[in-house]
Amino acid sequence: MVKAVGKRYGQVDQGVPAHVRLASALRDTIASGELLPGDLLPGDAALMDATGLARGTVRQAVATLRAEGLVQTRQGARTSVLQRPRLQPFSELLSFTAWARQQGANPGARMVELVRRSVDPAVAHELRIGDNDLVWTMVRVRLLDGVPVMVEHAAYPERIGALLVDADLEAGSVYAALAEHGIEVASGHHRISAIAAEAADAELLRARPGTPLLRQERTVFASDGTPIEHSDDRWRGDSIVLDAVNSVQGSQLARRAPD
Amino acid sequence: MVKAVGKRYGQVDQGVPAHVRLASALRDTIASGELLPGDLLPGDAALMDATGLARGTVRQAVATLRAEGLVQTRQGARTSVLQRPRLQPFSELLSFTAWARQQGANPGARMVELVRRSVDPAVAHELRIGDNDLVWTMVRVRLLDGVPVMVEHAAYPERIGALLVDADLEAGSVYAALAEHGIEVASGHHRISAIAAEAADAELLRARPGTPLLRQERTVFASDGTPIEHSDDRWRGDSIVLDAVNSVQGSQLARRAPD
DNA sequence: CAGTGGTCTAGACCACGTG
DNA sequence: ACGTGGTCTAGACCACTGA
Repeated sequence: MVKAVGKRYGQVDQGVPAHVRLASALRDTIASGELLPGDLLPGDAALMDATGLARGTVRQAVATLRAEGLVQTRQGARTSVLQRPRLQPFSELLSFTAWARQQGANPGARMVELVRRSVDPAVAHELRIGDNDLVWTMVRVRLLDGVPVMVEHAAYPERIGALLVDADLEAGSVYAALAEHGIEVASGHHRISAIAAEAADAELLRARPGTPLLRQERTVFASDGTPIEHSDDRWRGDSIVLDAVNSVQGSQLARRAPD
Repeated sequence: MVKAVGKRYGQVDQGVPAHVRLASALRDTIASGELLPGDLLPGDAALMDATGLARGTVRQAVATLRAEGLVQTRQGARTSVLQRPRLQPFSELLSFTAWARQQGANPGARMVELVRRSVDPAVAHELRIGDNDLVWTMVRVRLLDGVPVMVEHAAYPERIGALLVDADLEAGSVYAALAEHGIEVASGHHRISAIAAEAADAELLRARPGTPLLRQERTVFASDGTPIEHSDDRWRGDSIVLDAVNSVQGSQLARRAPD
């Protein structure tokens, strides 16, 4: 029974686990600038005192911040702040709509095509379906405040695509449409590279052929591990930057040679 | 004292923590193909049985795999495999030398310049030094099996650069040289974007001006949180891909608008 | 409803770092 | 030498999944 939690960290008691509340409180302390990069976080003992929580719970909260790259821990030394928090990285990385809104910009889309066709073998492999299966493929131009910034070439397994045919994909997000059918996005894999704009992409982006584009190939998985989508997004090079943090204590970014 | 560990997971007992050994054993099981994406991991209880470890320790091992994006957990449901492991992402992302070796390629470098000069204000901010301080700046062309693939523009605080002057930076890694002076790399922040090759970069890379490049701006921190290096690396677009995995349960990759 | 993972406690010993 | 974070145990209750 989690009762009154300390004066300093985490006041309200909802259904939220104590370690999540403490992590949020610490994250806020860093975000507010009260603790700057290089400063020291309170130690486990101090946090136990302040919150009344057991050490394991306190450590779980700190582990969350460490995984987010906000703090750094070393055995024997005090935990120190590495950087101010930036984004909620998950949904912003997957959903153009969520990302744009988070930027304070107005997301839009222009549908170019949405058709059912036989699947490309490479895409079939990513979606873990048969080489002779059908997929829905979609081409959309994504707009930021009305300006085209990205061309999206997406492929969906038949079962998923069928749910999208009736959705208004110029207004809303694919993921929002799928969520209405109870399909939640749980994880994504990404491959990022730089390429020159081909003629077709250039025309859709109102850029010259050969313009540098940031290419993001993406496979998105549902909660049950099933592939939902494979997409090849091509961003105008001047419209996007990817941020990554990595440390000895964990990172999701890896670099490798192209296939 | 961790004594005999179960028949199945983790045999040898060195100074390695039990949860790390169990995580490795599970990772190997996935890597070997014995467990494929979609398959179920043994439950906590089964792993406790097999290893003789307490539940907390078992859970720590599984948490490691989850943070690596290898497995997915949901309350109430069995833990399932998401993907096969790929790389050790940490050192490969920071060190060209380590990355190249890991690829089975032969890394090289051609030093263009290493000079001490006054610092650019933007770089001063990244390195957390004064606007009037001096830095060492280095330009190197990085080679993969003798072929130029990247131009590196790096800046080091005076104290760090002084350690590099006498090192052979055409043969070895900067980080290897720093490690010899007791300076260990602990974390890095990265900004990734796509740009067109400028004339100078193009010449060094033996490419045409305007060729798409993947740009990786990087700030590297030592164990004590001190910035060691700020670098602007420009890769031939056809020579590099970045891999990322993210899930609701943690990710280090975030997307944002350019400054 | 049985089994799973998620959370939490209260204690203990250890390796490491810093004064 | 002391305090720090890292590891580990043994037990408990809960929320949720899935048959």
